Formats: sequence, C-alpha cells, structure tokens
Amino acid sequence: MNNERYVAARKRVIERDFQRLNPEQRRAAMATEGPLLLLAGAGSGKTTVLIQRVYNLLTYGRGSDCDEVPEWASEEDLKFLEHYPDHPTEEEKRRARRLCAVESAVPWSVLAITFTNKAAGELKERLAARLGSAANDIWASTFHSACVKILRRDADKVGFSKDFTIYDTDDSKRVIKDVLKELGLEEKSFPPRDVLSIISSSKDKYESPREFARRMEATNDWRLKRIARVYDAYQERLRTANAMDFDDIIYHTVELLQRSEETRTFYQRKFRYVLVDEYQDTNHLQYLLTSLLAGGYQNICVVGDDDQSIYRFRGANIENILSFEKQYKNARVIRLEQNYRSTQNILDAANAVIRNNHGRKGKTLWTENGGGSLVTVKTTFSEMDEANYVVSSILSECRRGRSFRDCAVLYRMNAQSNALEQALRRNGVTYKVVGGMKFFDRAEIKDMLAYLCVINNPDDDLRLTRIINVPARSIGAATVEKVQTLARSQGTSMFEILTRAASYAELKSAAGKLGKFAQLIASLRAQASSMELPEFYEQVCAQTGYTAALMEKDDMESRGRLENVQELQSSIVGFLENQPEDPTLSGFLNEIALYTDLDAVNEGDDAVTLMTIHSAKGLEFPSVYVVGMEDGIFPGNRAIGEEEEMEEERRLCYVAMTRAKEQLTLVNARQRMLYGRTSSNMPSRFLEEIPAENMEWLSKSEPRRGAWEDDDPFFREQEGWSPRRGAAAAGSPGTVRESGAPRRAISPSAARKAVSSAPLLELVKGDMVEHSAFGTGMVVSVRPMGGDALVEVAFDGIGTKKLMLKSAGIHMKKL
DNA sequence: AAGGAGCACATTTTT
DNA sequence: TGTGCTCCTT
Repeated sequence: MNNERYVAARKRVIERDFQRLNPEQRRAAMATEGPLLLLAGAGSGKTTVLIQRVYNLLTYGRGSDCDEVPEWASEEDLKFLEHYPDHPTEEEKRRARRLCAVESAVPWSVLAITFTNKAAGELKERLAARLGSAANDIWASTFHSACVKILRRDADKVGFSKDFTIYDTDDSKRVIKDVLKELGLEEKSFPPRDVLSIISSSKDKYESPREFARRMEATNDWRLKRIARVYDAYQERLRTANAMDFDDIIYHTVELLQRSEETRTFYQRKFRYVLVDEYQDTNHLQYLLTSLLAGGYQNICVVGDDDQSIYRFRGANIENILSFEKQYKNARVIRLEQNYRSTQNILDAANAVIRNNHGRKGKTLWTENGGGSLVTVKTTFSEMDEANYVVSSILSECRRGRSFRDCAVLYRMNAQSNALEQALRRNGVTYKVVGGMKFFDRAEIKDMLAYLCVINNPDDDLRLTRIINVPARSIGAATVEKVQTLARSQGTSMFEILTRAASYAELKSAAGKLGKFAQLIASLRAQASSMELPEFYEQVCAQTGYTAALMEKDDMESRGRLENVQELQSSIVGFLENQPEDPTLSGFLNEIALYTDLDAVNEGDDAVTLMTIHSAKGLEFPSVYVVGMEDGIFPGNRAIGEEEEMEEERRLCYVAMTRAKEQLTLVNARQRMLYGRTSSNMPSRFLEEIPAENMEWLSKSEPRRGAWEDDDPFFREQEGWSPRRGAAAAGSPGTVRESGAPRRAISPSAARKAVSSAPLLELVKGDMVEHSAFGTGMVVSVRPMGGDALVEVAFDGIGTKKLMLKSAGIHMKKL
C-alpha cells in the first residue's frame, strides 16, 4: 500500500467538493490542522470559505490536511480513489467519503466566533443551508454570547452566581456616577464616560483593580489614582449586585479558564476547531480568550483583513492579526485577493490609497469583473451643494434603471447626515438612516425592560432605582437615597427595605408609597407564571400605570413612546417564536441582554441608505457616494499629524471605497458649516492618492440652480490654489477636469445670491409635470411655505409624493 | 416634580 | 448649529 499515493488521491477526491472555489479559497477550506491566518480582502468570498471549511471539517475531518492513511485501507480502495468517476453513484459517493474521512469532526466541537449578533445569525443561517440540522449544534456565536454560555455553567468558580445579570453601558454609567458620589468625586473632573473607558482598557489588559491601582501608584497622576479607587468600588458594586458589564463577561471567562484547570481542559478538549471572524477587530482580552479556547488542539483559524481594521478607538488591536505568525510559529497564511464585488477601477483606486499605509500584511485586490466606470470625484461648493449633487446624481442614476436601494451615501460622522436628509426629503426620495437612536436604547423600552428585570429579580437595585418613580409616584430622589443607604448598611437589597418600609423611622412619610410599590412588584411577580409572556407584559404595562401615564400626556412624543412600548410586545412574541426552549421571563431577559438592533437594515423598502463608513463595513452597494472628502473631515482633524490615527483613517477610506460594486463617487465641498462655523477645507489627501487614470474629477457644475459655477468671476479672481494632485493630473490628459478652486472661504452673500437668482418653477393645481425619477404626474396641491412651496404630485404608477419646489423643481419640468 | 433657561459640547460603535 | 445635560425656578 503506497501511502503517498493514497494521500494524494484522497486530496484530489476531497478537492472535488470545492470546485467552485478559487485556488486560494480551496486551500483555505482544506487547511484544517494547526493555526491558520486567512487574510481575506474585501469582497473576497470570506464567508463562503468559512462555510465550506466547516463543511470540510464535519465531512472529512483532517482528511484533506494530513498524511495518515487508515490501517484498514486496501489497494482496492486506493485504486477506487485514484479512478474516482466523474459522475459517481450515490453508493460510490458514500464509499469515497468513508475512504477520505479522518476523524470527521462532530458539530459541537466547532466554535465559530463573530462580533455582532447579525454576523453570527448570518453564519448560522448559511451553515444550516449547507449542512442541514447538524448546523444547530455548531457553536456559532458572538464573543459575548459564547462567554455567557460558558459562565452560565461555571460562574460560581469566579465568585458569581449562575444567574448573574448583565449591565449595559447605561447601567454601568449609572453605577459609576453612584460610586463617584460615594467617593466624593466631581463628575466634572471625572466624566463617567472617560472613567469607564479607562476601566475598560484596564480590563482589556486583563488587569484587576488592584493591579491597576499598583500601576497607577507608580505614576504621579493624582487623577488616575482616584480612578483606581473608582474602579475598585465599581467592581465591588457589580459583584454585590451579581452583575457583569460587557467587558466583565469576557474578563471573567478568561479568569475562569485560567483558574479552573478542569473547566479549561473541558473546553480545550471540546473545541477541536476554533474559528474567529473579523480578527482585526479583536482586542487583547479577546485574544487571550481565543488563545485559551484553542489551546488544546491549536486548530485555530483566524479570518480578517488588517486593511479593514477600523475600531482602534474601542480597543481593537491590529497587532493581534499582524503578529499571529509570531504567536504561532507554524502558522500558515493564505491570502484571498480575488475580489468578486467591485470593478477593477474601484479596486485600483482603493489599492492605491491603502498602499500608503505602513506595517500591513500587504494585499492587492484584483477582479475578473472588468474595468468598469471611472471613480468620480466631484468638488462642490458647500455641504448643501454637496447634498444636492448627490441627490441629483442618484436621481439620474435611477432614471437609467438603478433603484434607490442600490445607492448608499457614506460619511465620516453622523452629523453629516443632516444636509443629505434634507435634500433627499425635499426631493421626495425615500431614504433610511442606519445607526442613530436604537430601539433598545430608548428610554421607554429601557423602562419597561427594567420593570421586567425587577419582577424577575427584585434584588436588582439598579433597575429598581430606574423605575421606582416612573411613572411618577411621588417618591423623590431623597427618599430613594435613604432606601439605598439603608440597604447598603444592612447588606440587603433595596427591595427588602421597601417590603418593610414602615418599620424604618427615617422613611415614615414615604413608607406608604414605598410599601405600595413593593406590593405592586410582588403582585406582578406572583402573576408572572400564571399567564403567557405577551399577556403578562400587557399586565405590567397596565398595572404599573406606565401606559396610562403616556396616554394622559397625549402629545406627539408620548404617542411615539406608546407605540414603542407596544412594539416591545412584538419583540416578546418574536422571541417566543424563535426560542421555544425557555419561554419564560428570565429566558427572554437573558436573550435580550446581549441583543442590539437585529434588523437595522431591512431589505423591504426601496430606499437610499445613509450611514457612517463604520456601519457600512461588510456591506456592498452598486453605487456608493462618499461625502465630506476633505482634510479636517476625512481624515478628521484629530488624525492630522498623528501617524497611527491617519493610518486608521486611511483604512476607513479603503473600507468606504471597497463597498462600491459599480459606481464610486467621492464628493468634497469647498466650504461647509460645521459646529455653527463655516470652514473651508482642502480636498482630502486621500483623493490625491488615487491614480489619475482611475478617476474623473468633476468640478464644473452642471448648469443647475443653486449650484456654484466655476466661471463665476468671483472665483476666478481667487488665486494661489492648485489641486494638490495637480502634477499627476496634468500628466494624464482626458481623465481630470479639475481646474482649480479657491482656498479661502467665500463670502456667504455671494453664495446666497447664486442660489436665489434662478427662477422658480411655477406650478398650480392640475398642472402635469415630468419628474426625472418619478415620471409624469399631476399636481394635486401647492402650498406656499417660507420662500418655498410644498407641492403634492400624484405620479402615475408610483403614488403621491410631497416635494419642496425649490429643490425638487430641478428635477421636474412642466408639461 | 416638572419644565425652562443657560451652558458646554461635538468622531467612529458593538456587546 | 444643534443637542443633551445640569441647575434653577415655579
């Protein structure tokens, strides 16, 4: 029996399951043993590879990646593999699998970790599609939910009870505020946000409060020494409350795995294969965790792209990915550089930009998609002009067959969405903004969840404090504080104090109200098990008087809140549909604690998407606009002169550019209003880094009302500015039409004049109009508003749209 | 206890 | 410029 031949033949047979992958993808799917670094460029089919790799693990074990030959294998078997038919029968397929498999992995020995619930959900879904029911037993989850799962079994070994609660950032902040007060520290000199972030980075170093304190002793920083005491007190509070914050969830898991050999060995034996997605976003603590979990078999596959590391500010440590090969000396590295998303022009532009960064692993994306159109760079006059340009360009793309949903507008900071939203609204373009206020961040949702938490666990002082006087029950802050003090001095919970409020002299005047509240909670608690969860939730809303208080207010805001409170009931129903195992209140609360907005981007409606570049990571759109391409905005002021920061901004730029499939448009404004001040900015340095042959720089506006014109004498007189990339531009004729723009701010009066000089479209009810995106329609009403008019138009086959005449007029003509 | 005035403040964000 | 927060008034 020739072992070498067997191994080679086996590999060839296995390979046939991955014919649709490109050679690098295939290598990645088949490299099962030992540490593997998968450098997956944007749009390189990373998730596909992950799925196929898991399929490989479950089907063939290490068959594709080892030299072992089963003892029972015969010459006959070898012959079979070497002459495996092109169209095997089912019988032959089964035999091939048996001959090729070397210890197929069981689903529960595979751990796949992601960052977001969304990513974990997608992974699970695609695994299920590929593997069927076996996928259910694979641990595909976020860092946090994996850790919670581990801690729910063994939290007692690190000093918590297994039903510990999870504090979100808001809860943590409140605890910090509380601690600051107790220690007599001013919030002004110790902003809770900053304190928390210092604590968080200490935990990231896997440093206990005591170690942190010792490190701070060595410095001469008085403030940090105080913060060390805050850190200590904060952890003490959490421990007493049997609570963990988001960092603690990972911290204590690491602690558990380090301290308990039994637990560590259990998981190290259990997880034969560990996969970590978005490895460039991991922090040190997460690095420790994954190293521990994979410490048994050392079959750790990390997937990521150092060029897309954009979360340094929240602790992501690019070093994790850069030094993976140092950590694991025998690590293999595979680069996925073929891109299936964008055109070559877009990739060349993005490659050229990112090439300016140092200390990268180095990758150059390429595609078979063809050159495509040039990257468009447009210089506009102001942020309003910029927004109008984007909208009119979107409308003209839509006229040529694109849908709104194909277009995304990306920006560096949320504040930039305002001008865009206005322009979109005025033109009746449907859009959605990703990010911003999240459902579970809303006060009313937090209130209701706090009620549920307290009903579930009355000793949850923090949540109890939140709702004890919501809606108003005439329980003042002073009273609450007395209760807190009493509870602390007696080493019991606030709820305990409330139940016997009457027996404390210092509570005498409030005792009645306090007792009533305690009764309310106790009574709801008693009802909890007697009915279905959604029905119970209704009872909570009613009996606490929460809905009643909202209804009484009866203003716009309260109505919205009321809707949200009712919406939470849908969440509960949704939970019950997905989680039949533990359909209890505590099951729901557990689920929700690590849940953010699952469905921020719903595919349903045809709308332009607006979001920050950060939120765009992982997404793709046929047409992408990046606005605010100016030094000072993008890269931001803070990054200028700071090498590390600048490189992160450049990575951000790379992420933004590689979101585009067909059309990429980069827009800058010569001046813009920022923080109430008008500033004029140079075009972003990143624009200069794009090769001239891949782009077309437009600065001449179309003859459009409100647009600034290049040949206006006012601007021609300005001098001393030349485009920074001027030399390169001059060298390649025909691609660049940039002619020069003024450096200094332009007086607003000139700007306004240009805007108001164009004539308004005159419309009356009954007129027929033609809109560039909506087609023909009839004017239903015209209402003057300010210097403008709100026109309602019934478009054929589309429906009625309300448009602001001044800006929508550009895209409409009277028939 | 609630609403209003005045004031600092202002990347990026997931769990 | 807009907002979210504290503090002050009622």
